[in-house]
Amino acid sequence: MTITATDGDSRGARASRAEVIHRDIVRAILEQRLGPGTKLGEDEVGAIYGVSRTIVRAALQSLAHEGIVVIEKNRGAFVAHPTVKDAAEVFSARRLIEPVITELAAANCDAAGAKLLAEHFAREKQAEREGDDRAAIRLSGEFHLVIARIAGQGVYENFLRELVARSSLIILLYRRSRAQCCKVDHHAGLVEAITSGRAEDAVRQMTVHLDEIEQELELVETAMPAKPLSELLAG
Amino acid sequence: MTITATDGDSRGARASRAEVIHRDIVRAILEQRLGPGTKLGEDEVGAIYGVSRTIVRAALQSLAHEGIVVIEKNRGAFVAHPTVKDAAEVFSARRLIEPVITELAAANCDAAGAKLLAEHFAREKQAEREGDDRAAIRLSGEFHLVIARIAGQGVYENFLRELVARSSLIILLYRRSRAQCCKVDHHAGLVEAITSGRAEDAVRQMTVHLDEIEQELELVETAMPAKPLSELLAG
DNA sequence: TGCGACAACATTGTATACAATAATTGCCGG
DNA sequence: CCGGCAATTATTGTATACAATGTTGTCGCA
Repeated sequence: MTITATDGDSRGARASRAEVIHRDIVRAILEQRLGPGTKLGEDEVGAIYGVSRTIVRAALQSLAHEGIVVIEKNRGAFVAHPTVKDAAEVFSARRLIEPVITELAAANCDAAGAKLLAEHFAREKQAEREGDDRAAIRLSGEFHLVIARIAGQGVYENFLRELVARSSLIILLYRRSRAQCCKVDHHAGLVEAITSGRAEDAVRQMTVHLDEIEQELELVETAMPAKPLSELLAG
Repeated sequence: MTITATDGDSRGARASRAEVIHRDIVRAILEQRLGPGTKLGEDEVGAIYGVSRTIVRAALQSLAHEGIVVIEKNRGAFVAHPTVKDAAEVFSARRLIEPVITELAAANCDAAGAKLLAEHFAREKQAEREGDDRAAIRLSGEFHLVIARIAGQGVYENFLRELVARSSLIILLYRRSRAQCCKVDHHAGLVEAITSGRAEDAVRQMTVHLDEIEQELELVETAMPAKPLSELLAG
């Protein structure tokens, strides 16, 4: 199974069990352990967490609402399979929203924010150093969310959360090469610019960063499988 | 009861019962029949539609996910009560997204789109002419969604759907006067510009339009009730 | 009279049972 | 040997039962 249950509620803000499942599935997608088309059976997921289908359904419906999962009536929930058009829309939205977020983050960045960003970036570097590709790719996605958090704009942050998760699926489907997509060196410059409050510089770097990510993609409809099975057999 | 069940599935795209409830509640909010803080009891809503709490819960969770409803653990679901900060964020997001949507709509507007827009606008005018304030205010909100639909960008459309619904609550809470907010004459110009493909003009009008809506607001924290009760007693 | 504890009630949270639908398998005829 | 049909199986959709929690009203006491 590619969903691993995290330890859960060690810290204060007690998340409900449905939220834990939601978070774990998003995490699995960000780490590219769960790919497009993967079936998420209710009993199957419920068994992992020891909860009833009621809870699982709540989590899956929430994921579906974010476009990360698709629910087909009477057939079940599957990890979404973004189309080329979806990909274009998602990146268009990111190019629109992220510069604004970045500017606000640079303007708003206090000591706490700087610490948050620095610590996250340290984890990114560490994951890369240790060769933990899964964590590295997830953290590089979450980096953008940390910026949104610092910007202190809940609405944008929620929008971006959805966009980042979908980006992960898009990258998995449409990337040209195996090259790591969200390069850490870009992030280093962003950390520097944001914590220094150089808004204009930060915005420019973010724009470049997003452009480079998108240029790593080849947005042509692939005959890629809804189910992972056929993909394995094709080779 | 301020939620009125619509006839439901007369047309093809069979919506699930949870979706019907979701739509009706959003509609009630857009028509300002449901105000901030109103309790949405599960049994209560279920009784209206003749469905079990299971269905109602799905609808409420979906609404909560959009920030239109707040679910307090073990206490129930309430129509959201946006703060001043929420309001600022929502309108900031609209000022960012809607010009883009408008530009795309003007660029993309074919005969079908023009028809959609014209028909919607006709309904708006009719509601106003007939003095049906509720329908008028709802249609003026939905007008923006029609533009998003024409733009053909699902991602933006979904974002905007959320923003428009929340705007309705914000306007209810923070408007200066009783004046109608989304003036139809603005919409007339937008229809004209979009269907003519005058993108630049349309964008400019939309920007002005949004600014005027926001200027009708007085964004100071009111001691307005979570529950509508205290509001009645205050007078 | 005012306050606090306790009990009765109402509402939500979760699990489970049953119904409905789709997928699978096996069978039969061509 | 293949294709279509039917029975079986698995999975989801919905309702309901029970547990947990919050709320409200009442009673006793200071």
